Amino acid sequence: MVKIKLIDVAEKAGVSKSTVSQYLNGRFDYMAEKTKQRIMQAIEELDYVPNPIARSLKTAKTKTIGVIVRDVTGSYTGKAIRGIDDFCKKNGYNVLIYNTDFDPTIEAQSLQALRQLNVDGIIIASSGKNAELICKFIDKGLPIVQFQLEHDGTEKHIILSDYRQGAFDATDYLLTLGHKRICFITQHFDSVKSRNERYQGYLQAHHKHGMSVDNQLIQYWHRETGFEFSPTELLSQLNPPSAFFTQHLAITTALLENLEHGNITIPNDVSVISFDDIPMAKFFKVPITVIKQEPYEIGTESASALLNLLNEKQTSAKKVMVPCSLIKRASCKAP
Amino acid sequence: MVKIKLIDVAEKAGVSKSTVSQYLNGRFDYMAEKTKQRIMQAIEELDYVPNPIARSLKTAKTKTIGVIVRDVTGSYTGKAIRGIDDFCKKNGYNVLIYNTDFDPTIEAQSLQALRQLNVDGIIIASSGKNAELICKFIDKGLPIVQFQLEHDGTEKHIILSDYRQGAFDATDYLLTLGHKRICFITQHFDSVKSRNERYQGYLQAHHKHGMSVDNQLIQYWHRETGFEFSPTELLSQLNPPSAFFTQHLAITTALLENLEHGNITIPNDVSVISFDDIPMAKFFKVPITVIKQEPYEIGTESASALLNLLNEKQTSAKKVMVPCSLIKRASCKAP
DNA sequence: TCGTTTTACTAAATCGGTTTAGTTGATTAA
DNA sequence: TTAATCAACTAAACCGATTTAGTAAAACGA
Repeated sequence: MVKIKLIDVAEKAGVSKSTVSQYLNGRFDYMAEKTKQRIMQAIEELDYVPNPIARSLKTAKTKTIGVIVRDVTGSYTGKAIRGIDDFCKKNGYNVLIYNTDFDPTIEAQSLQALRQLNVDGIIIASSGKNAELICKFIDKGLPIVQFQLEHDGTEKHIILSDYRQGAFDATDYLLTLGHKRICFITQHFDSVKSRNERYQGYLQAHHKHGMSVDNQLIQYWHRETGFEFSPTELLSQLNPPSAFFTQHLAITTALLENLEHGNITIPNDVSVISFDDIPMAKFFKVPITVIKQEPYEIGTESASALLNLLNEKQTSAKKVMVPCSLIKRASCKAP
Repeated sequence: MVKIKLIDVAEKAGVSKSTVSQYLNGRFDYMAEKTKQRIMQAIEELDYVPNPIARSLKTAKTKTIGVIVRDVTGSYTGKAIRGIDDFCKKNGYNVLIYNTDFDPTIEAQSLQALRQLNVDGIIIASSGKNAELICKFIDKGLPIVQFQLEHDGTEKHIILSDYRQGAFDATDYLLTLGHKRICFITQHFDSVKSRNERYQGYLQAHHKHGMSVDNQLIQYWHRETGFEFSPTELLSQLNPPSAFFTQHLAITTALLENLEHGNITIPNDVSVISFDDIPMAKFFKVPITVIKQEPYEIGTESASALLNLLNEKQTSAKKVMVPCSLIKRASCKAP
């Protein structure tokens, strides 16, 4: 199999390489109609397709973007990736995915690797631990869009759920049902603004109902070490919460396991509401009420933002917030 | 920011480009120790990284493989992709993913696209509708490994679950529990050998128990149009099955919905066993007993097979079957 | 001692495109 | 009528590596 190259097309059409190249790149400013036709026909007959690598070498554009996530396997991440990919493919870009497994060191390595591969841009759900590196790359002219997680708030381009609104809606719903003590289970805020935003939504809903928040109700969960408290025990203490509000799927899963072991029934003993929708929730013993995010849309928006940056249609800082929606299922009832 | 290139290293080290290139490619046959040291130091000091695009242009290798799947979002596919990716990254390869959404036309386009991108090889969970194209590519020297789905059996390199064993174990389990009539719900076999293999496992288990199979018990489900029969109604007819054995997650989901609407309780009214594990199954009203596959391992095996082909460590046809395992949960009981 | 190897390197071609700086002949403006 | 402009191309440099063919000096063999 001999690969057809540009020079073959040029010879067949009886023109120079340059002219074929002009044709390929749509620069018809000074091209005779019949020349255009001849080149078109030659390309057709030879079934010619330009070699993207040769093109990339000269143009220093790869038509490839990099995506850094924690784990493609996740339900949110999978859909976000799908959104990114669909949008990119539609626009002639390819996508390289790097998984960090929540490790900031791997995240840094991935950033370096992608830059060395000369990707045109990067979309990242960053840990926040590599802010300097990200800034350095942006300064060096590598466009970067973030999503899913906001940190110190200096991110220029970022797409995420309206966490505050989502948390507000969830809390408001529980308070309206009559709950007075809602346990907010989160990871430590550290510098993650998105976590704090959810907390603000939780607070605001309380304010709307003229209530203040007992700090005892803010409880923590760690990705490595699990809960810093025992949900089951909390329920048997003085002034127990009547509802749990978990801040993402991993926490929800852990909570449900914990409650099951403690023989606590939802929603009779306690109501549960979760950030993040749950796959196949409808078949659950108790289908969980959730705040659903739109990861696919967040993905397409992120890709759209990045491609705009690449084509310099947009350079000013842009933050897109995608609304969340409350999906009422059976896990919440009046206390 | 000036990108350091090979010539900068060469100048700094006081040698020619060729020598640096030899160094980079580990050809030290006739290289003085001190030259080696000088180049090493120059690379170190300049923080030089070779440009993979320039390299690819000359070597006609991209260190990139393509993966064609139906949908990354799926639970099996997501994990398989993760396995492929982990193995590839570990060996210096990047992965490009193409989703077909079960459309053979898009599958063909993806194959073409990947070839035009000069990927070194392709891993595909093929629909079977593009066998000729796949063969053409293999003949032209593009290594292709298949996984997940086997078709006419001519696939040279393929990695998949031991479907026959899995289906045998499931059926054997139900028969041992005392079930006499097990409804086997599948997609139409068409040319998909993997579906037939499951059926063979189902048959073999019956033979082991000295039983023959009533063809009425083989029922079909379509991805677009759903069931060709009504599971609920089937149960109210003469000689109803006492168990359903669904051949993948999408069928299981559809079945559970159908049974729920019909107010049929599992496992009292009917037992259910499913191919494919179910995410968060433990929280189900009735946790479903399943035949679990090992998609991550299938992914790593596929990637391993492909990289072996690329490095010509292996050329003879290779078929790897990964065992499935029965996970007993609450959805099956004696009839 | 002189020719042959071997060692340690380098010049230049190459991969397949893009891009810049011309070139040529026809048209237009003065 | 002649210089200037324009239309329609092309030659050659270039992107940043790899690779082939070749060279000079040192080592070796007879």
